[in-house]
Amino acid sequence: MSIQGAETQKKIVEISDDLFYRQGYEHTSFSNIAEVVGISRGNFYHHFKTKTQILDAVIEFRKEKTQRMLDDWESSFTDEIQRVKCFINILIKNKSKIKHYGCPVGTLTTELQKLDHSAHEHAVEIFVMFKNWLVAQLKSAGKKGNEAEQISLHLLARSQGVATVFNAIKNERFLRAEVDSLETWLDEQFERV
Amino acid sequence: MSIQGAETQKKIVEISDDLFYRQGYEHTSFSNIAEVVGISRGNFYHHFKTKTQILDAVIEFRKEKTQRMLDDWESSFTDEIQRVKCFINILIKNKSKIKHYGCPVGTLTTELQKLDHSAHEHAVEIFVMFKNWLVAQLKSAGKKGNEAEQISLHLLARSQGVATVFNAIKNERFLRAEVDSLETWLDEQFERV
DNA sequence: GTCTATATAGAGATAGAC
DNA sequence: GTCTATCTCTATATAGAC
Repeated sequence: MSIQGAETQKKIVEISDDLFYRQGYEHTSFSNIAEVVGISRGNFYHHFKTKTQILDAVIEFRKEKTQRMLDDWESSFTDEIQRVKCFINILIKNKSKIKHYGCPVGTLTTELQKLDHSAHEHAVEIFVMFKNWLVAQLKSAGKKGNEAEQISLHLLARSQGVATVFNAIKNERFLRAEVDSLETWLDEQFERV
Repeated sequence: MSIQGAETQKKIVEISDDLFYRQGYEHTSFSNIAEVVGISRGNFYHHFKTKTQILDAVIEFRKEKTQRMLDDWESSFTDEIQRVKCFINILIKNKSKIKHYGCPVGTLTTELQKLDHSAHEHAVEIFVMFKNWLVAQLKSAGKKGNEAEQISLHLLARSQGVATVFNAIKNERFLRAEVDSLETWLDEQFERV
């Protein structure tokens, strides 16, 4: 495969990633993607044979992006609690996207599950990546395995819930209050020892 | 409209309600609904002219069901905190449905928003019904307006988050732990006075 | 590697007989 | 009020020229 081919392929994945997020997977058509990429529908099939193949590539792309983000948080702070607060603060950082399109991780897994799509488990892996990273940080900060797991799942759920409700009601004061409350809650988990 | 006609119409709405929940709105076709109802696609259009009309009828149906549930909680308990705990415990009561299909309120609003569907705001009204009911209970239990609002949105978000994460990772211990933690948190909001 | 043309299936929606 | 037949559009996917 030539360099240009690889670039087109990458472009297809990046644009599909964005469109799947904003419009949903099923609602996004090949024509839709082809139009934005600037290629014909026919050419499209030279790069990906099925829509599921694009979806899998998008999920892999998201996993790579997630890993880079987690690595970035780790290199930015030595304090594990600060690192975990980076996770909490995605809600603020991605505020306007979440307001319009929700959380990319939660909305994709939910959609694929309703479609009974084979890629559902693949999408759940992104959830698990976040969870495992959070568990690692909490263990490193002194928490036992069980507690680290419980706190991590709690953080994931809180984050998902805030994203869903914010997406529905668009109340920014609610978002701020929940993020503050989450940070305070996290601090409390280490004060009580 | 004859009695039989009204019954068919009701049947269409109830079956669509279920299918939209389990498969998603867009993923559910007329043929799909007609097949389960046991009528032909053509007959279908005698009752509903567009898919959006069915969706609106389903949302109204869900609003009515929700109102009946809220009324039921109110008549079952005089203590407002017990009533609010009924809300928290839907997570347990609807455990297996949530495990497979997520929260019907959250997943529908999320989907409609991605489809940029005109019925999105209609669907958000169900969220608002829950919120207003929770606010009323909390005010009745002595909370000021602002705090009642904040606690209600927090409960909604927690509930949504648990549903989304449970749907993705299917961990029942997580679900139980979160429901317990939510109940404890609610009690604490009234102990601290 | 890109294109046009086309196959095939299913969607939402309509017309009109009974 | 229910049916069959049909229209139109768009979807995924393929074939083959350049």
